[in-house]
Amino acid sequence: MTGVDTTKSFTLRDYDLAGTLTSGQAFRWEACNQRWTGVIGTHWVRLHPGPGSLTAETAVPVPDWNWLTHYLQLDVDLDEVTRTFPDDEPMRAAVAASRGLRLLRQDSWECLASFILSSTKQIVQIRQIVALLCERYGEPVAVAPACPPAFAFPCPARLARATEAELRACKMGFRAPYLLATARMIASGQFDLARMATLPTETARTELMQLPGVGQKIADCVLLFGYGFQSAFPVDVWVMKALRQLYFPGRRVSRQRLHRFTATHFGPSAGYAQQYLFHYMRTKASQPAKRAVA
DNA sequence: GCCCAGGTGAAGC
DNA sequence: GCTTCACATGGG
Repeated sequence: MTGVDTTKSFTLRDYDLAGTLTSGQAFRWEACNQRWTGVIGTHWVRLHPGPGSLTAETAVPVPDWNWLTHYLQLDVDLDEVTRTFPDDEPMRAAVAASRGLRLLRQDSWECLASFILSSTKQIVQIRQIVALLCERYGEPVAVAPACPPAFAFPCPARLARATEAELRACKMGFRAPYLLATARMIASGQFDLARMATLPTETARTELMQLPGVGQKIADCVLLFGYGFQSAFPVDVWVMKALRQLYFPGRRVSRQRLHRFTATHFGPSAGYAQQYLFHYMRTKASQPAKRAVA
């Protein structure tokens, strides 16, 4: 039957795949000579970016590719998004430095669990923890010939059956009881993740913060990366640094004031703007000392 | 050794 | 209300 295949090409423009997959939204993508391998739901997939195109390869034939186009948000017009950003020097610099940076739309549970594990961890370490968790508790998925085994992200019910000691053995330290308690609340039906998508942003945030280990920052990450609430604006140490250095240099401004600033200054796609600031600060910091931009 | 990492929750003012 | 601290683990 035509249309059921293991490869497909997509045309795209203004999409920095490498930057997007490594920008601290998702933690499961592996690079191997210009190609990216990952698992989306139960689909193992390998992505080959080309000029103005993207070729995707799966292990087994798939009848449709909506799971992929949705995850990568291929239908989003990036110009339309960046046009809503405030026209100020920091945003212009951040956008110029990260052409084609995108937001993914991830599974809300994987996103929630991953970010519970993210607190005061570097992205490399989050990746290690998540990899261990998937190897030990995730269902194996079919991979292309000669590829290392791959696993789905473990479902809440599976993690709910684990012990705290078992989770700590995945190197997640003090985050283990948070992840376990949250998995149990979801597996038991006490908390309904699907319902979040139907709520106003602020209500959904308040609800998510009822989960153990979830404060405002992690709730905002899940709202933005897992549900697509475009106004959610996660403020981590890097974004805080960006706000202070780029918008309030040399001034003592309270966290609360900065939060209020983020709620009004960045427009309807504030979360998207936030990702540019985050990526800008991180990539700028990893460069050899450069003269500060006025 | 030291400081820091996509923080949170509890305890102390 | 706001500030301080403990919490595991590993990178630079």
